This record gives sequence, C-alpha cells and structure tokens, in this order.
Amino acid sequence: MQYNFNEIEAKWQKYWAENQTFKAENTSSKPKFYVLDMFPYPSGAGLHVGHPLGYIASDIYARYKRHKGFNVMHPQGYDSFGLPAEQYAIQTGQHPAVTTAKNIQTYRRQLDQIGFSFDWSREVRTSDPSYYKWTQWIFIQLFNSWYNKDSDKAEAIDTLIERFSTGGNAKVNAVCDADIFKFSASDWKGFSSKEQQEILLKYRLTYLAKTEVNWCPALGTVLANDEIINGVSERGGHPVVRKKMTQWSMRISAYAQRLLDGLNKIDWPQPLKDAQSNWIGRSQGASVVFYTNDKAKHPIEVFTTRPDTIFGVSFMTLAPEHDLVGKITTQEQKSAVEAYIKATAKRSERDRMADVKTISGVFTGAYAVHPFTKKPIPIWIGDYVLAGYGTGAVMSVPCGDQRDFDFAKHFNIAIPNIFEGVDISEKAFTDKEKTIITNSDFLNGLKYKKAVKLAIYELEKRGLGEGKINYRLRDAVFSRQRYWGEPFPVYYADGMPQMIAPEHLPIKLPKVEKYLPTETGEPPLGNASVWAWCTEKNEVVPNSEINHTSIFPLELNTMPGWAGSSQYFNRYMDPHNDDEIFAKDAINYWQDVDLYIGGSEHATGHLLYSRFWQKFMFDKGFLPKDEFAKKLINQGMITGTSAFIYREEETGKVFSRGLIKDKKVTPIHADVSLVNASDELDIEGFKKWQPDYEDVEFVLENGKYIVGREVEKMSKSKYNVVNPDDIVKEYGADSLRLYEMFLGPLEQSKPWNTAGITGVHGFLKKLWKLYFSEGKLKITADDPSKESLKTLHKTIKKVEEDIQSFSFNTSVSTFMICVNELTAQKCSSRSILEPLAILVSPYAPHIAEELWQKMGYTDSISTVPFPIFEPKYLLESSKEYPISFNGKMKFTMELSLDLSKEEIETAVMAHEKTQAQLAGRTPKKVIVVPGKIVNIVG
RNA sequence: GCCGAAGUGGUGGAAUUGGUAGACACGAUGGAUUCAAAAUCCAUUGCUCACAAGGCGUGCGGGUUCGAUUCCCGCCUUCGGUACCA
Repeated sequence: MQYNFNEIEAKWQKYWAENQTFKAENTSSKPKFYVLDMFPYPSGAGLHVGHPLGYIASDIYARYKRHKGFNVMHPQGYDSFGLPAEQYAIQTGQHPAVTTAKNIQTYRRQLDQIGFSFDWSREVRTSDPSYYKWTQWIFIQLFNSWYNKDSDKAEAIDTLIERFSTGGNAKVNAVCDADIFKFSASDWKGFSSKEQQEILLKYRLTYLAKTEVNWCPALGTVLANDEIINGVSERGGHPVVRKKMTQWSMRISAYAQRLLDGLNKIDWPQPLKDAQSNWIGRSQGASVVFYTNDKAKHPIEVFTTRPDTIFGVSFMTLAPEHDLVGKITTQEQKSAVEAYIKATAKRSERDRMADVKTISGVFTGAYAVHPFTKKPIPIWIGDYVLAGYGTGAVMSVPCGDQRDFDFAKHFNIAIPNIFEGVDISEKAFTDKEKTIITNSDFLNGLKYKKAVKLAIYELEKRGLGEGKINYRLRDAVFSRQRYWGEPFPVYYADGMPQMIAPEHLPIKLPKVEKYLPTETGEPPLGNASVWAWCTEKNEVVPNSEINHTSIFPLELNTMPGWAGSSQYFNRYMDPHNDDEIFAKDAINYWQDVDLYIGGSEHATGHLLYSRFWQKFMFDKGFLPKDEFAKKLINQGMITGTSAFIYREEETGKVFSRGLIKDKKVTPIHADVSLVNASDELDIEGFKKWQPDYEDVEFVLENGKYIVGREVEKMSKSKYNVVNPDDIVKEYGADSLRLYEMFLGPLEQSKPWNTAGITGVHGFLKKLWKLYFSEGKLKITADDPSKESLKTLHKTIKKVEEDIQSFSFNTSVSTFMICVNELTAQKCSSRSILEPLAILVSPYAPHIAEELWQKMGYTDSISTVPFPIFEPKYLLESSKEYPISFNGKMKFTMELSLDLSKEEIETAVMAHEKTQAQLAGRTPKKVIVVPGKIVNIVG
C-alpha cells in the first residue's frame, strides 16, 4: 500500500465535512477553548502560500486542544467589504457582491484542501446583510451613549438628557467636544429640539464633526497619508487638498486610559503592546494659557510636559494652520507668514514629520505675555508643530528641549538658562532626574518633581492653567465615500441625523448605476434613486418621495473597513441569531478568545478598534469581558524568493549566474516555477513563457543555466508567487502544512523556497513506511524496545513543549528525528506507533486519520487523548561529558551520573587524553559541573 | 530622528536557565540500484590545511566569566512601524 496522499486527503476532508467533526457546540461538559484567526479579505487573486501560515499554526493548536479534552471553537469567515471589489466594479460594472461571492468560493476551495479544522457552520461574511445588521445595531448603540468620567464608563444618552433637564451640564463630567458651553436646566428646557440635538451630538460616542481630511477632487474621495505621494494622489497623480468635511467620528479617546490599562492584563506580544501604548500616547503635564499682549488678548493654550521649565520660555511656536495665525500676524510680517503657510501646505504631514534636519519658521510679529514674569514672548510659526496634536501650539523652552534649542539657535532667539550648574552652550539639557531649577522665581532650587507640582499649583491659583493628562489618540473618523461598505442606519431631518429603530434593520445597500462618486461630488450612494427613509412605512423608498415631513434622505457615506471586523469574534459565538447580536448563553459560555493569531500590521487599526468596541459593549452589559483576546500571536510574513536571469546590455546574450562577473548585466525576473531545486532554469519553458527570448542565446555554465536568487515581497509582478494549489497537488496538504511550519519560527518573517518541501514530504513517506511494508500493515502487538520507548517519550515531551511555546518548526524536526530513530530500531510495535499517530495528527491530520483507521479504529482520531509523557523512560545512568580545556571542548568521556564532583575530577585527570592535552603542565583549576561539563583551566 | 525585530555554513534554520556551535532539512559531491531516468538507499559536507595535528569561526570592536550565539558597553547593517507628540 502506497502513501497515496491525494486520495487520502480527499477522503478525510469529505469525512470531516460529512460528519461535522469540528462543529463546536455552545454547551459541553468539556472546558471551552476558542481559537481565532484574523479572517481574510477575499481578494480576486486567491490565496498564495503566505496566507495559510497563521491558519496552519492555529489549526495545530486547535487540534492539539481537542486531543487535550477541550471543546474547541475554531471558526472562519470573510472580511468581505473593501476597496478592491469596488475598484473592480468601477472598471467592469460587475456588482461587488457578485465578484465577492466568486472570490469567497475560490478561497473556500483553497482553504478546504489544506485540511483546516474550521467549524464552517459558524461562517460570517461582513458584507452579508444578516451580519451587517448588527454592525449597524452597534453604531446605534454608540450613538445612544455618552461617556461618564465619574463612573468611568459609557452610559445611555437618556441619563444625560435627564441630568440636563434637572441640573444643566455644570455637574456633568463627560468626555465631549471641546467647544461645549455651560447651560442650566431651564436653558435646556428652553432650547429648541434642534438645539438640543446639536448639544447631545457633542456628547455621543459616535458623532458628526468637521474633520480635516486629504480631499482628492478628481477621485471624489478622501485619501490616507500614505496614498499621497509628493502632494498628489498615488492613483492617477491628481492634486490633493486639505479640506474640512463633516464626517462621523467615534469617540475612542474616551477610552484612552482604559485601552492603555487593559494592555497589562492581556498576553499579547510586547512589540504590539508598545505600538498601541505609543499610539495612545499618554503624557502628563499641564495646560497653560498665554495671552497675546495686544488689545484683543487672544488666549493661546499650550500643553507642556515640563511646566517646571516655564521660566525658560523665550518664544512660542504655533502650527502654521493654527486659527490665531491670521489674527495676530503683524502687517510687516504678513507676506513672510503667508509665503511660509503656502509652502507648508504643499508638504504632506508625513514629510513634515520625517524631516528633522531642516529648521524652518517665521516670526508673526506678535507677542504673548509670560504668565509669571509678564515679559513679552515672541510668537513664531513653525512646521514642526502639528495642528492636529494637542492645541497646535507650544511654549518653547530652548534650554530644556533640543528641538526648541535648534530653532532658537537657527533664528538667534535668546536661550535663557534655568538649570543650576549646567552648561547649555552646545545643546539642551533634558535629564529630568538631574534637574535643579534656577533663575525661576518661586521654583528656584527645586528638583524636577517638586518644581512641576509647584508650577501647576501656582498656575491653577492664578487661573492660568492646570495639571493635565494629554493623549495623542484621536477620535476615529468613521465615514467613507465608498459604495462597498455598511450603510449607516441614519436619515436626516432638518439637517440633524436620526437613527432608524433597530427593529427595522438591516438597511441594505441600495442599487446604483455607477460605483463612482456623483458629478456633484457626493459619495457613490448619491447615485441611488431609491434611498430615502419613510418614517411611516419604516422602509427605504424612492428619493422622489422625499417631503421632509415623513420621508427623509438617507446618509450617503458608508462605514470604514474596520467596522465589520470589530465584533466579528463575538458574533461567531452565535452567528445565526436574528433577534440579538448574540445570545447571553452563548457569550457567557465562550466568554472571550483564548488564542488569536494574525499579522502585526493590524496593531493600531483593527486590534485597537476591536478593544474599544469590546469595552463599550462591556460597559453596556452585553459582554462579560472587557478584553476580547487573552493571548495573541503575530505570525511573520512569508516573502518570495525571486529568480533572475542576467542579460548583457551590449550583446543581449543571457549569462548564467556564475559568468556575470565584470559584465554589465540587467537582472530580469524569471517565473520561479521554471526553476528547480538546484537553481537551474528550464530554458525551453522560459522561452515558451517569454517568446521575446526565442532567439536569444543563453550562455551556460557546466551545461546548465543557473539563476540568481533574491528575497522580495511575494507579488505577481515579481513572478515569485507560489500557489498552494500546486503544492497540494504535487506533495499533498500534509506536506504543505508541515513545510510551512518547518520554514522557521512562526513570528519571524522568512522566505519561501519550494525546493525544501521534498524534505518534509520524504518524512511523511518514511512515517508511512513505519506502518506499512509491501502494501500490508506491519503493526505488531510486541512489547516495544527500551530505545523505542525512549524515542517516543522524548518526542512527546518535546512536541508538547513546542506546541505550548508555538515553536512549531522545532517539533517538525523532532518528528523527523523520531521517525529516523524508529526506522533504525525497526520498530513496529503498536504501543509506540499508535501514540505516534496521535502526536502527528495536529500537524498532518490526513495521514494520521488514515493510519488510525488502518490500525482498526472506526472513529476520527481528532479527539483521542494526547499521549502522556512519562519521565521514567528517559532516565539515564551515565552521561557523555564534554571535557574542555580553557573553555574549548577537546573530547568526550562517558561517566556515571552517580559520581561526585571529586570522583569525576579524578576520573578525568586519569584519562590519557587529559594528560596528552596538559603535556606535563599542572592545571590551575578544574571546573566540574555534574551532569553538564568539565573544564580544565591552565 | 524615534520605536520594535533581527544579523549563525552555499540555503532555511537549531542550540528553552551562560556549559559539546551548526540539530533537522535543502543543496552539493561521491557511491549503490537501474538499459536509462524517477524513486530509494549509503557516505561526505562550517572555513583553513595534501593528510594528521592544529588554527579560525555565531555582523564589527571592547568587556564580564573557568566558559559567551546567549550577559554588559560602544558601533555597523537589514527589515518592519512611525508620531519632530512638546
């Protein structure tokens, strides 16, 4: 019987599907375990070998946990809203729903043939109305909530309205817009309904606000910073302007501190935690108000982390976009300031931030008054200050901040020294711990901490500032001018947004003729002719019926990509529930994700927004946990190994890799499928693939054409994409699974090279041969040998340790060693080979199932208990001691482990090789570490 | 600039707490089998040296230690992220 992997794999995939082997129940006597993958975006290109890496790792873990007696939920779905499908629709006119469904089919086929233990009965698709109904529902929940700083959680908006009508907003301690004004209960009652709605919008957790965006008129859309290159759009090269637009925002800033604190209780990679905490960017300090010294006395609020250095302020710097710049600039400085603003506007935010070497700025001609000394402080503008951060203005202390120092030096501004015993002629002094303040009135002689405290106290006493904690984290813009996204459950009456009642959800995407923005610059939904809300019939009706009394226009924006992915992990717990987002029973049973595997590129997007929604849902009592994933692992990227041929510029001849020295050659990508394991090119195949090379001479070395190799990102244009379908066909899914794990550590990025797969494929064949010989099962009931037991238990121990530490590459090696040893031992004992099949099962499930069945079992191997490691089989009585001289190992010596230090030393010194090494010298010292090493010094 | 990760044979990588550097594979070389090929099996394979002995070897330069891929200090390079965050 041959190892016919194609047949075996198809058979077991069918078996698992028919028997619903991996369907997880929402109740069980077993403990629960939830293993989650980041669900894929189903792109038109299908999967390449890099995609399944994380899925294979999580599948091994899920399968292992089933063997360990857990009720495992391992779901999969699709993040199926997104830009590529929309782009494709614009180009071809095909509805994104159609192309998306087709892509999902391809993905499913590709995933199925790798043998994942997914519970497909729980599949979700974010673009499915039965799913996005609940995305819309959460949006309504957020709209109907405000953040109470006193209780430190989200509360129903009704409780806020109640407070307003009984006591106004004076005692409300909420996270809200900065421009809120004070009102009393009677004021509130006197406001019109529209005025009340406007005020409430400033408190809601999702709200409409004017936000500055990168607007590209030609594309009719907002662009991200990295979609803009040199001031024009990456796509098409159209001009981009900064523009204020009314958009939906999420008040994630309300959760800044809790998002930071929560990081301490989850087991996520430290680099990822660092990325999130840097993104949240908490800094403690003070806000200080400076007033301009003209008649208008404009207040300029700044935030500083160093209020102790306030007497060192010698100028202020505003962002060029700061509102005050136009108002305070003097006549003489006007043209210079305007020119500078114009120059700044052309630079992208990215450019401004990356360039640290160029110092630029302009004096506005205006002065502010120092809050304590009352001296005039010149006000400058500079593009190192960003409008979007803090207040867009800084108090500049050149002696204590290097950037301020450089700015002052460059523009010849005074640099007063307020640090005792410190030379600041060359650079600023930034060591807080060694700071002693001087030349600072009431702060003189104080150390950093005390000076900060006192400075804040004095500022507060004078009403010129207060202690403050500042976060970099900004509210998240939630509107997109796109078609293929969730529609908002929102219509507009009298210009104010109104929520559609949850019982009428979902609000389905309307049909449109064109997926582009309208000619008037409205989002694509502006093309829909049936896109109005009837408050009487409670349904979507034609726009022509809009009367603004009972029928109103609907929101034209759609939600961003991260909307659908921010609660999908909870929806998996109860995916078909049409009455609730998930039943209480389901969420109380599954609680949270035990293991989440995905890429680190989502660190400050998906993974931060999901934590935000989770905390919000927790506040509202929908969830038992305020963190959704206990443990997270980042899998690394699989890069491609590109192949190159070398064409000589002059002659046009193509030279083999070894012949290109001293020649001027151009490397040209060759398709990696035309290259074998020895880097040898299939020239005929290449000429067939690139007919231009039909008549080109290929100059060979030793009769072969050897290509050059380079590691690059896997991409179509580099011809280095490897499709898992081909691998599965040629070597089988089990080989693919093992090889992806064997490539290297899960977290590390590593290059793919198909050549090496013959190693793991050969291993599977050897494994098979342990069980079969000449087509017949050769398992015996014989007692196993001592060596075989040792091999088995060594393997159990190592593999189990490896799974727990996600070191899957080393366990594949361990399997190879195990099979090599058992083969050498001619082991055919059932008591060894049965547990071996179980050990291998999480990694190579198809062959394991087949072996299990051939050994006489009728049920799937998937829940058979994992073998138990027994240390007694590994006990050793002696050890091969390395004997080293001055730290260098020279020879080894077999010695009993019972020997004492002294006995070991005596035995080693008596050895003839020791005497030979010493050549008559007397050692200075002999280090004996029993069970480890002997080192002779001297 | 800042933050993070990483530099080990021809290649992917191993060495879990400071204790035999290069496990396991790929590739290469030689051999067996075969009409031949595929497949399979055996041997060798860090560099240096004709062999042996020896010497050199984990990005570079120092240090700690009986002993360093592992710890410390100072650099260099590559990759990923980014926010001049006051």
